[in-house]
Amino acid sequence: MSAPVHRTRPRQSPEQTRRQIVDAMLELLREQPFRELGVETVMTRTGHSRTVFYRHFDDIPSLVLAVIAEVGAELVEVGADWAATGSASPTEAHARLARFVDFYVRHGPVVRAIAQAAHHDAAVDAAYSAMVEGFIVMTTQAIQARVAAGDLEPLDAPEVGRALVRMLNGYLEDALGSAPFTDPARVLETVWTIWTRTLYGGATG
Amino acid sequence: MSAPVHRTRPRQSPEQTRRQIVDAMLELLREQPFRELGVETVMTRTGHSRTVFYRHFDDIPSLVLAVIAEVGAELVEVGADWAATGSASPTEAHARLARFVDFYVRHGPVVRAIAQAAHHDAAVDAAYSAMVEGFIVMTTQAIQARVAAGDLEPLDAPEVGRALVRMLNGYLEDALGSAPFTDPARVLETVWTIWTRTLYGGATG
DNA sequence: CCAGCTTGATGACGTCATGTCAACAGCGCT
DNA sequence: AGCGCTGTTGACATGACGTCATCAAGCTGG
Repeated sequence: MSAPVHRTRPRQSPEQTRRQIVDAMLELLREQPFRELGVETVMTRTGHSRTVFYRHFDDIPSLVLAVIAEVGAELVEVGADWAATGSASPTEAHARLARFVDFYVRHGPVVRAIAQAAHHDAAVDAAYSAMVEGFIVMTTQAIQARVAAGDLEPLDAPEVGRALVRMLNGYLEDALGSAPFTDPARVLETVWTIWTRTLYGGATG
Repeated sequence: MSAPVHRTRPRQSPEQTRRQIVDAMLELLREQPFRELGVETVMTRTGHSRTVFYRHFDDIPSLVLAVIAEVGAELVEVGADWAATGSASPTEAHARLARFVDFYVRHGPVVRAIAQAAHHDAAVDAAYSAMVEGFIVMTTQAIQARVAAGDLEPLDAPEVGRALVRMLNGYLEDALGSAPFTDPARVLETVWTIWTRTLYGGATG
C-alpha cells in the first residue's frame, strides 16, 4: 500500500558507478567553477542518489584526487618527456613542448579546475603542489644538465626553473584553461620564445 | 535578577572597529590558508562578537574586497610605474622591477591569500582577475610602444605580455608568498633575466 | 540635562550543505 | 533458494552562515 517503491536500475558494477561519478565530475569541472560544485550537483548529473556518492568517495576532495590521478598520469608522462635531460635538438625540443601545449588544449579546463580545487582542500592542495613541484625539479635538473654539458651559460637553475614552470603553468591555464581559448599555435610560439630566449639568449643576446 | 549583563567596551567609532576587522583579517591571511577563515575566527581575533561583523561587512568576500582595495592601491601604483612606457634605461627599469619585487616582499602572503580567496567567490575573483588583466594590458602596451620605437624586435606583444605577467605573478607568489621565503635579490635577478632575455634576447641571441 | 541615535553584546533562529544511518528492494552468484 | 552487494528513500546530527529582537551604554543635539 503506502510501502515506499524503490526503483532500481539494471545491475551495475561498482566500477561502472564510480566511473559515472568521475565522468560527471570531469564534465562539470569544465562547465562551472569548482566552488559551485556540491555532492548534490554531481550526483544529479549521474542520475544516482546523493547517498551513493558516499559509498564510493569520502567527499568532493577525494573525488578530485581521483580525477588528478587520471589526468595527472598523462601529464607526468608528457612532462617527463619534455624535461628529458637527454640531448635534444631544437626541433625535437619544440615538438616536445608542442605535446605539452597539446595536453592543455585537451585538458586545460580540468587542470584549471583542479588548481581551483587545490585552494579548497589541503589534500588536493598537497597533490597539486607536489605535481607542480615535481615539474620544477625536473626542469631544474634538465637545465643543470645542459649547463654541465656546456650547452648553456651558467645561470641560477633552480630559480629560473621555478619561474619558467610557473610561467608555463599560469600562462597555459590562462590561455587554454577556459573560453575564449587562444590559438594553440600562438601559445606554443610564445612559450617557445620565452624558454629559448631565457635559456639560450644570455651570452650572445 | 537574571537579566543578562551586557558588558560594553569604551565607545569606539565605526571606523575604528572596521579597521580592527580589516587588520585582524590581514593578520590571519598571513597565518593560515584562506579556506580556514570564517567569520568566527576573524571576530575572535578582534575581540568583538560575531554579529558585529555583519554590521560592517556583508560577508567574508566583502571583507576581502576591502583588503584588496587597500593593498591593491599600492600595487597599481607600483605596477603603473613599472610598466611605464616612457623610455627607461636598463638601470631605471631594473630599479622599477626591484620596487615590484619589494612589494611582494612586504605583501606577498596577503597577495597569495587574495589569490586563494578569488577561487572561493565570484566577486573577489572578478576583482583579482581585473587587476591581473590590467597588468597584462599595461605590459602589452609597454612592449608595443618599445617595438614601435624600434627598441625591440617585433614580437607577439599581447601573448608575450600575458606570459610574462603570469610568470611574474606565479613565481613571485611562489617565492615570496609564503615561508620559506626566497632571497629577494635572487628573485629579482631571476625575473630580470627572464624579462630582458625574452624581450631583448631575440634578434642577436 | 535629557532624549534619541548609534554601536556593540547576547542569544535565538532559519537555512543550507555535509556526512551518517537505518530500513528496504532487486540483481547475481553460490 | 538464500545471501551479499549495490542502490534508493527518508531521516538525522552537525556546523557555518546570515538575520533578528532585545538590551546596555556612549555620544550628541536640542
